[in-house]
Amino acid sequence: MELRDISRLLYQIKLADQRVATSFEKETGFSLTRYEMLMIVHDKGVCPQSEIQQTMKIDHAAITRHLKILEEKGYVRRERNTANHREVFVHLTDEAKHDLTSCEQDHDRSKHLITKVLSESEINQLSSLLQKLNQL
Amino acid sequence: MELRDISRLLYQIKLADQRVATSFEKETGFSLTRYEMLMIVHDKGVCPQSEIQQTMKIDHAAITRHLKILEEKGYVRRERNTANHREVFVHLTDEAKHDLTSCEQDHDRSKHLITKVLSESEINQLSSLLQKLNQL
DNA sequence: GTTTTACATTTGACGAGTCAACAATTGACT
DNA sequence: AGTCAATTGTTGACTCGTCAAATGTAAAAC
Repeated sequence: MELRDISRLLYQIKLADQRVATSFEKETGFSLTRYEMLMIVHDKGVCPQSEIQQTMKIDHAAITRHLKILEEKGYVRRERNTANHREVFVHLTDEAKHDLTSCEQDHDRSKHLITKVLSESEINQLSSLLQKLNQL
Repeated sequence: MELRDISRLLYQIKLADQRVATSFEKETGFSLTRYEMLMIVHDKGVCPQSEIQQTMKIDHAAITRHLKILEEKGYVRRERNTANHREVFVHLTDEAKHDLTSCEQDHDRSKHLITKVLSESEINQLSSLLQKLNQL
């Protein structure tokens, strides 16, 4: 395995990431990262930013900035934890819940692009390979 | 296939990209994109920027800026094509060739991180899956 | 032989991530 | 108490990508 081959492979990952993220955004109207963020908050109900950060494995600073934007759009509300003023609790607004479910429904009708190039089993393969990569 | 699952998968790709790109840079001292760029110029010998752009599938502007940096580092030289003054021809300097080969040799001794988490056949699987994704 | 039109590159403004420095708060140790 | 360290979040400076507008050149149309 030459360095050249590795570089080609990793560059393919980069390209795939870019394509896939922009096509997700076009289809759903949500940026991939912010959609993921909203869904995490949705699943956890109410949680401090640090928990989102650990789950998403993204920089603190990025979290702060995305949440600021989501707050401006009226998708989340943030309040200091009264029991620990260092923490900021985040939770979804009703508007967010509404928009997210309607987005899901829209999506059910028009299958996502990815299913046009990958079969179910290929998707599972890809997922498990990525999981291994993310152990690095 | 729910939208939620798709978002998780695509986010995994994003994370993998980030990890892998930074670890490549740490190991080799070259940014992944610029390494790829140098290797492409190496393979083609001398070529206009537009050719690099098509091969790498990256924005024109990014090409210009990377090449400016590589030029400052003394890794490439750029000259207008005298037969077509719109084009800029790019070619590697000897310094670049030297540094690249010594980088390859360093790498041969210490196997790349990726080979620690993926087998040869898994790498091939991954590559072909990504190829399909990049057809989007 | 001008005048469009197309092409190659550059530049500026922006989005999304990183890291590092900072502030505020909490908790622990004497 | 009172200091010192760790935690949480914010901000600023930077990188790397995008898009869109601007520049300069070549080719095509009339």
